[in-house]
Order: sequence, then C-alpha cells, then structure tokens
Amino acid sequence: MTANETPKSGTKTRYHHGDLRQALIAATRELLVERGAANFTLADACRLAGVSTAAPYKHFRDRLEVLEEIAEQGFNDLRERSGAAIATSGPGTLEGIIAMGQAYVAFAVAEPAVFRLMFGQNPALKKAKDVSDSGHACFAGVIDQVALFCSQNAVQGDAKAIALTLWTFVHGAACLLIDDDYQQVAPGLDVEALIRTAAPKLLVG
Amino acid sequence: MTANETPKSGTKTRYHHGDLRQALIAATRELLVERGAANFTLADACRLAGVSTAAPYKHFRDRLEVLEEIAEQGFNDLRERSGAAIATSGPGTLEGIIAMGQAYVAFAVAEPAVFRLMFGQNPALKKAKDVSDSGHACFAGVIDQVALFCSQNAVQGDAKAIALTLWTFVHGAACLLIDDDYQQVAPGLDVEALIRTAAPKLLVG
DNA sequence: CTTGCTAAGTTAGCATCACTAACTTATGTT
DNA sequence: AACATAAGTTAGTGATGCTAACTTAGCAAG
Repeated sequence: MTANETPKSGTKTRYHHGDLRQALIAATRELLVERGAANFTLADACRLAGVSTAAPYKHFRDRLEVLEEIAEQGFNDLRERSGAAIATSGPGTLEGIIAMGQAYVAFAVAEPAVFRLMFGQNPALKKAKDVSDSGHACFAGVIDQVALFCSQNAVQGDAKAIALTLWTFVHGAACLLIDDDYQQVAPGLDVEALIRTAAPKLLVG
Repeated sequence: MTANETPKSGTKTRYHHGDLRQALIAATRELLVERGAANFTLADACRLAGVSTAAPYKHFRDRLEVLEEIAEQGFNDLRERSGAAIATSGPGTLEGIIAMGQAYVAFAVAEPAVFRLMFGQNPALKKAKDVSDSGHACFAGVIDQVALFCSQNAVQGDAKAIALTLWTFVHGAACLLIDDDYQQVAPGLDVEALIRTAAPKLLVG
C-alpha cells in the first residue's frame, strides 16, 4: 500500500509536513554550493529544512542517495541545456557544436558542485544505475550531434573519436575553470574564446 | 630552542619514535589511493602508523595540513616528470610537447588521489602558500616550453594562449580518465593516441 | 651521573556526524 | 469512528576531528 502514486492535488503534495524529500534535496544543493560535497553534512541539510536529523532516513537510504538524486537531475539539466543550445544554433553546424560546448561550461559554472558530483570520482555514486543511465544518455546525445556534423560536412575520420576529442577539451576547460586553476597562470581568461578557437581545429584537423 | 634544525644523523632521524611526520604522510597517501580524499580519515592513518589519534597534532596543524604537504610534493613530482619527458624527447619539439602531455596524464593515472588534491576544488588547500607557489612554478615550466616551440617553429599566434589550450585538453583527458567517465561512452579508449592526434591540431591551427 | 628542559607521545574528554531503534503523530481509507 | 501506516520525533551507538592535561624519553649542562 505505498500511497506515493496518487498524491492529493497536483505535483508536490505529500503527507504531513509537505514534500520533505524535495526540501532536503533543495537544502543539500544549497549547502553544496556553499561548502562543496566534501564538507556537506546531512545534519545541516536537516537544520535548513527544519526537521530532525533522523527524518531523512524515511526518504533516503543514505547520505549518498541524496547526492545520487542530485547528480541524476544534473544530467537531465545538462541534456536540456545542450538541446536548447543546439536548437537555437542549428543542428549539425559548427556554431551548434560550439554552442553545446559553451552550454557545457556554462552548466559547470552555474552548478559547480553538481557538475563535480556528476563527473568527479565517486565509485559508489557512479554505480547507481539511474545516474549511470542518465550520464550515458547525455553523452550519447553529444556524440550523435557531432556525428551529424561530420556526415553533413563530409569530414573524414571517425566521428566518435572527434566527439571524444571535443568533449575532452571542453571538460578540461570546465574543470580548470570551476577549480580556479586558470587563476594561477591566466587570471581573467576568456574561456568562451578559448573554446571558439579550439573547436574548429579539433573538428577538421 | 626548537631542536629541529640539527637532527642526529643524516636525513630523517627525529626524536623518539622515528619520523612520524613522514610516516603519517605515507600512511595518508596509501589511504588516499584506496578510498579517495573524501573518505580518508586521519584516525585510520594513525592506525596505519601505529600511533594514537592525537599524535598527528604534534606535527600538523590540521587534517588539512597533511593534504597540503602531499599536494606540494605532487607538484614537485609532476615537474620532475615533465622535465624528464622534455629532456628525453627534445626541448621545443612537437614530440617533446606531446611527451609532456603524456607525462601529465601518466602522473594523474599513477597518483589519481594526489592529482585531485592538486587540481580539485579545495579552497582551504589552494590558499596555502606553499601549494600555490609549487603549482605556479609547475605551470610556468609548461608554458615556457610551449613558448620555446612556438619561437623555434615560427608559429604565429600567442604562445601562452596555445599553451593554455594544450593544458586544457590534456587536463580534460586526465580527469575523464581517472574519474572513469570515458568508460561510459568509450570503454578501453586509447588516451595516448587521443593526445597524439589532438596536440598537433591545437599547436598549429 | 644526575638533573632538568622540552619534543613527542599518551589517555581522556568534547562536540559533531551518520545511522538505527523504538515511540508518536496525523492522514487517508474502510 | 476506528485503524493501518507514512512520516515525523527522541534517544542512543560508534566513529571522527580536535583539545587539554599528563607521561615518557632524548639531549645538554652542571
């Protein structure tokens, strides 16, 4: 008799106190922004949500399951942003590919903690099937898009290999940006320009 | 009367129990390899070194200071590896630049936890002056090397910008490799080949 | 050789955290 | 109106980071 399937009104109504599950996710995201995943404590998320420290375990197996859910939402978010970038810039075009790269970096900058959850090393998290599937779907979209460009522009060479190359570059840019590593050698670097310059080189070569 | 300056014999002799400072660093590195920085506990390092959990505070300010020292050693290690790669492949050559990139990735693969400490987000760690300086020196070497190539081969364009582009790509490859993200879309990818292909494209344009 | 200073260890204790168990509240159904 | 149960509570366990106060051991000077 899991009464989860038919909540009272529309989208978010749950039992007593409202939707604690989503409230905890929101609180966790807030804390992740402030202090990073390493220093985040579930107890503080409880305090933010105004519940006892035992309450989360009615909704989540683990401290980790909260992070899993956030990572999965992150992949959906990233896929939407990529899709939007392609849609406005034209599928299969150089501009579209570049816009996708910019969207990738923009996402990392907007949600660095979530980005690190998604791509950072966390074996327990990556083994979660939902997260793994979301990630795969996300990457598949990117690779397909690059393959489309290759076929439309008659670019020789393995489309998948090229896509991997582009992803590698854009991912590196995102990491170095959000981890403040660029600041050491090139403060105020224009990463958008960096991508705009490098993308065509890697695409045609 | 800090008696640290003139130890009894040569290099590592300290007071009673031997060199606990280095023993703790070694133990910490071991644990970092096994479980990553997030799940590492100082208490376990103490257990490995065979001392009480209060002992570290005679040698380190903090749990964090152990990590700072490891990060700093990591930058020195990376600089040595880069230097060796250049030395054997010829300074200012394409092969030299590529070898440096491979050395960067090889270091990340050999010491993923240390690599993450060095480049990952950890504001408290990056503010440590020793770590910051080591990092800067390391990057400066790389950039100089690329600049040398540019002048020797009469490549037009800003040498520093090109160096940043190369670093971005190689760093992305290292991250995606050690975080197991390539496995999702391209299991068994040959990263060395990826770098060998991309480097010339980014260098000349 | 003894005395004493002090670096380097110890045990004991604090506050916090993740998580569990057992109890209580309140909600929707019958 | 009664009840079954989802969703919350308090209380408790073991582990952690770190501190305070005590103990041990190495070195130097008298």
